[in-house]
Amino acid sequence: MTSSYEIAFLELRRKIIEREFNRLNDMQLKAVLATEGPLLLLAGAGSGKTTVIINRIANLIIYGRACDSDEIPEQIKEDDVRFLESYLSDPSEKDAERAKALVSLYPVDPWRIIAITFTNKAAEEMRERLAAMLGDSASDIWASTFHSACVRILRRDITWLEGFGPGFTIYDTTDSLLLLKRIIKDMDLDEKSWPPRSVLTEISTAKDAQLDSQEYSELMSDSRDPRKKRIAEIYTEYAKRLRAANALDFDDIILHTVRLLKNVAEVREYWQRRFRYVLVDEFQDTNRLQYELVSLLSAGHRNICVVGDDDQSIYKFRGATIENILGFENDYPESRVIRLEQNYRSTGCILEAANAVICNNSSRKGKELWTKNTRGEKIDIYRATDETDEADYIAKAMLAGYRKGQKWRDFAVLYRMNAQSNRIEFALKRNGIPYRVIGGMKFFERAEIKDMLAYLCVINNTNDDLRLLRIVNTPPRGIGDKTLEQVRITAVEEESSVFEVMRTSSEREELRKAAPRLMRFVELTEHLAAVKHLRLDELYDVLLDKSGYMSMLNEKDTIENNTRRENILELKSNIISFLKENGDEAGLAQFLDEVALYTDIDQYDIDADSVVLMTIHSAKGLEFPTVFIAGAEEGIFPGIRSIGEREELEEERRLCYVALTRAKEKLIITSAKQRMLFGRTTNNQISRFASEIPENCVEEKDSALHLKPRISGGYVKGENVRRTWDFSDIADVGQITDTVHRYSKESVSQKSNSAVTDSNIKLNKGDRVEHNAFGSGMVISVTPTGGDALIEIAFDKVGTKKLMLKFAAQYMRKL
DNA sequence: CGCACCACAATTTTT
DNA sequence: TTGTGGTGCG
Repeated sequence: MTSSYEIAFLELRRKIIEREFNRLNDMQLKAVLATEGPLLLLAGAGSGKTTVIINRIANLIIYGRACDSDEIPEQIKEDDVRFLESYLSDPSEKDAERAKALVSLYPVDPWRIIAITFTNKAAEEMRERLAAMLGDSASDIWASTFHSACVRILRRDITWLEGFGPGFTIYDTTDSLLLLKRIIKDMDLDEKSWPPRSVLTEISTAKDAQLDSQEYSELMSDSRDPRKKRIAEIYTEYAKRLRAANALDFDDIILHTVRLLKNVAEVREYWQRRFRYVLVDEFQDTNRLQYELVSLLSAGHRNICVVGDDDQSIYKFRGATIENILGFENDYPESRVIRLEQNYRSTGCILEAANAVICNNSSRKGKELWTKNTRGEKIDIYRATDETDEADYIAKAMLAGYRKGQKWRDFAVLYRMNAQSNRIEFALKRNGIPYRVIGGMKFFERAEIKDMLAYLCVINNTNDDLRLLRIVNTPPRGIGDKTLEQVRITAVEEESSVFEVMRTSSEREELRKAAPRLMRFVELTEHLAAVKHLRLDELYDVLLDKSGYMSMLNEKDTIENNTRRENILELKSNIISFLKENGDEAGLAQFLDEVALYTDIDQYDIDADSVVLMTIHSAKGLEFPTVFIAGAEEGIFPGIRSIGEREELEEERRLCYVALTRAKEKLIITSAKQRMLFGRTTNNQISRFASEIPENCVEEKDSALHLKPRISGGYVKGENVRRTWDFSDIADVGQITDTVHRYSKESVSQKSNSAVTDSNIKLNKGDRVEHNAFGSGMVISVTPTGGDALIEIAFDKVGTKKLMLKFAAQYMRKL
């Protein structure tokens, strides 16, 4: 029988802990305190789910399961209850420690918590916020991506898998494709009928179903589809070569971990005992394999918390399955479900639109966002005549906003396909609006970076045929294709590595001629491998020198070689910051791990003041005051492939939901009546998604509004400003309205006129210029184009840009 | 071996 | 329309 002071204790305990999290709303608090057992957290867009995850972890570490249990520590006496009572009514600094000690119940060691996300960026954000909240102890929490968590597990346990050692290398998608290409060629198959890309997808699907090459082959052996049989052969060879190179592709990282956990009791018990609490973010993006991993990791204590939003599942095409969310409650019948539906991000109008659109989907958990924010402005829907008009409208609207005090970084343009960005870029360029396109060439995809990393991989693991073949003749060492072909064939025949064949080339008749050159490369590699324990940046210097790569770049003084040199030095600064973070003794292998899994080094930099252009997919998780959704047309968004397919169409609609909910204050949806795409002109209807937005949320704009003569009036007239730009809920309202009011008609037209007339700068190839947005750079080409000129400038910081002289001139001066 | 030219295809993308 | 990748020539 529980005595009255015990009941009082439980109540006090809860109240004291709840007070710690008083900044959360009721649902958020509930989610933070529900620590035990499986928990499904359905967190709508902008509902503060990361905050919940962070606070939940903090609660675990500080108070353990105190709020989710009736257990009372034996040593609690009536005295203590009285103490807590007075502490609750009058908390004092000096009592805090004693109170904490009395209230907490089995606080969790940080290293017993694993929080898994999808992207490095999200993982990093989580680590930062945990560190800010918890200090040093936060560093022991495993806050990482699926892949890096698995790599950590595999580094310890992969030796249980035959053929693999802890020094394994990771193949990225390009590596995998290259390897498949070779295999397809070696099997005398035609690349056209066996596109490496789709073969890889097929293999990936097999791995998602946890089928290794043998199981897949068995399954396909009585398939009527001869194609599948052949793919099984390719898969088998692919797996064989990966194993020979001690390499894992991205899917293997997860698959092998799952297999170890399933098949090796020692491994399973170790990790299941270790992780008392498992949290998974973006659960709607997990595939079956990842779900299996998470289930296995959490099976020891069954404390699994998954956070996701079924309405934001947009990665079906890469294996994510919404069933994971929809089926969670079946797999964990004892699970609790908490919905976070209060949105802190967007205006009421935007949310109403988003809710209205998404409720046209049938397979969903059901959830409706609401907010205490003001209703805000209506959503502008603009129907352009063509894509140029659309792009102009966007640029003009940005200029109008900028003049009213918005920063460039407040704007984002979202579109369905990357191909749409060109026209918009062009319009922004013409109007001198600084912008960045997310999703272009990645730093680590540049040839010179891949080369340097390939060298490092080979130094690390000479069996890495793929990377070795990449750099064996870069810079040129007189080792031609036919020689390499011969070496490769020999290596495959002898089931040995390319390096091994090269090392013994002088004893081989068929390689006699090339042997001296091959041996020189072998010596280079061995020399480098011998010094691989140097501090990493020193090793890198030696590599640049001895490989001859630097001298190759120094031979010709071209812009291109210059950028390459800069990139190579940029990689060095990456190495140095890696050493800073992980200590000077951090090794090559560790660095390569990090690099292999960390692809977005040119990350999205929030500090730069420029407009951002990206696909809706890459906008997930981000937010902007003003969002443009371009190309809202049937055939584009929803895409032509999804029309008529119910499931596909629902995924597109979720994508639309994601796009809408990125906006905090203002949404502008544009479409074009006529659009040139892939060289064809099409006439597209306005997107059904736009029509699904309730009329009372919408203001339809027509082209007259943005035509030059009316632009100043249309956007800047006082009344219009106040009605369409309600910033009353925004923190720095003073600043914004201030600028808005000072803005006059004159300055608008003045500015737009000057763009045309003030282009009296004469630029020649080789001139150095200073641009307001891009910094300093050199003109590398000037192409006259009827009354204007297209200039190409290699900027020191931001790379090469093409600009129209007349429009760019006002933002630029000659040095 | 490097460069120039032509054919071809083209949602979305993280690790 | 644009970018890429493969082939063929100098």
